[in-house]
Amino acid sequence: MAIGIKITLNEGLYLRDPQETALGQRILKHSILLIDEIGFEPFNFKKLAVHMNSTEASVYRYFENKHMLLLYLVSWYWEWVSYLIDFNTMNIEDPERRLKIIVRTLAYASKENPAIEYVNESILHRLIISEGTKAYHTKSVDKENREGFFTNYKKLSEKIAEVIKELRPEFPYPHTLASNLFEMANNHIYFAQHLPSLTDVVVKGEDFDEVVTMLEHFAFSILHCSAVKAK
Amino acid sequence: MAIGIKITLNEGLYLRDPQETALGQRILKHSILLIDEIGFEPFNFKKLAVHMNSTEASVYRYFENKHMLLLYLVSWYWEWVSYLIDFNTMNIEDPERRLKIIVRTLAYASKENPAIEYVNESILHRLIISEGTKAYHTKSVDKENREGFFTNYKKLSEKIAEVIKELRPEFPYPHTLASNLFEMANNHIYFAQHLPSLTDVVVKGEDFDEVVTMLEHFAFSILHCSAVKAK
DNA sequence: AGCGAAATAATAGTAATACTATCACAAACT
DNA sequence: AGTTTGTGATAGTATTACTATTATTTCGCT
Repeated sequence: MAIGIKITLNEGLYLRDPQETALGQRILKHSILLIDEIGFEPFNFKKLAVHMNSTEASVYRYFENKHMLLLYLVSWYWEWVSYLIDFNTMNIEDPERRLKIIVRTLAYASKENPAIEYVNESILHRLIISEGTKAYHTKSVDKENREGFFTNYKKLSEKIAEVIKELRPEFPYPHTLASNLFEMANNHIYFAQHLPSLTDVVVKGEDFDEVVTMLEHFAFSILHCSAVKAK
Repeated sequence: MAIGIKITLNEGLYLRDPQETALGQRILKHSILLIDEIGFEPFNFKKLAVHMNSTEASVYRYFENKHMLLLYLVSWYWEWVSYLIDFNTMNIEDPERRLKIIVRTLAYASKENPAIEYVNESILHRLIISEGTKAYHTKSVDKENREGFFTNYKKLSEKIAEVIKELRPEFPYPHTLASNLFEMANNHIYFAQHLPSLTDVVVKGEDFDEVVTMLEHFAFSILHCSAVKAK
């Protein structure tokens, strides 16, 4: 059990480091709860302040605006998943087993070791599934990318891609498959819950086993048969 | 060349049918241009009215709010791609060739037959890539789904899934693969343009051939080797 | 225990946003 | 010619996205 780990994030994401102070930690905690509850568009710093019994001005001292707060939460999640993958694949040599553990971690990030009191990983996972991609689908993506705000996603993707390369060095799309496994995990949980005709997997409550099976099927079909060229 | 086709969409998407009037068509045209230019979050009906030389109140007579307008545009796109797939696969029997045509259509929807003067399909495609998923990542998704606002996506997904089923009747994930091909096409064009380390494909300008090759590789690897179970 | 610095709370204010309402006018239909 | 319908013009309101100022509390240090 990893108690007291600190997730290290790009300093440009925040004005004052929220992990350093009690108020900052309350901002993280309550923003996760409130965005999950009402959705990102209706969410604002006034509502957050009321929810956490503080003031709007105080929240603005930590984050420039709600977009930066979302980017912070998403980065936190990317880094958290990276940490979980390291932790769960430690001492495992076989890249096939490692990839299976990775896939399971992507689907079940929420159920792991809640190590940090001010972040409810289960709710954060739900939030990432619903709102995560809004963090990089903006007009400012290139500028923010230059400032390193997506480093955590890139590192996570690279970590997965390394295992794929180890498994199949000649596979031409390791990064594509890596990011797609992450996106697919989130997408198909969402589809199963809200637009079930867009998927074949069924999730009941917190049981994402069918998502894991499906991701494994996709990943290993592609990797084991990548030599088969279409036509 | 299909001149004057009319895209049929759920009536709940709009207050007044924008395809029916000159003003409505100008709303569609200018909203595509303006959202593409400034992004969806900063976009609003006041700016649209100025851009198209009309008034805010007039725009509000056509759409309840900007979310519904986005949903309309996205639905239009889904329907447009469905139409293109029908058109392009007409008289083609071989399901493998059909799937290849579908994949190419997903990546190159923009370059096809611009049949409707008030919709710039190329710009709309770019808009869908950047903003498309915001149409269903909202708290109102279940309610809107019940009202049939995502029917066009479901129909498109089902159309692709049918071809997959024909090709491999025993494949357990036809809808998953179908929606994933659509999402992947958009995602990896976006990644190639903005976050290239999350993909392996390269796009230069309007040349999405590498995306097509990648999607074919994924689709046919999975379908040709779906019997290979991991472990 | 007492002082200064820093963080937070309280309050207020501004510009922009997301609408709604009203009325006037023009075209189009009857 | 009169009525309906669509659009434009204008105005107004509540909420949002901030910024600024001052008061109060907490914290670190001697």
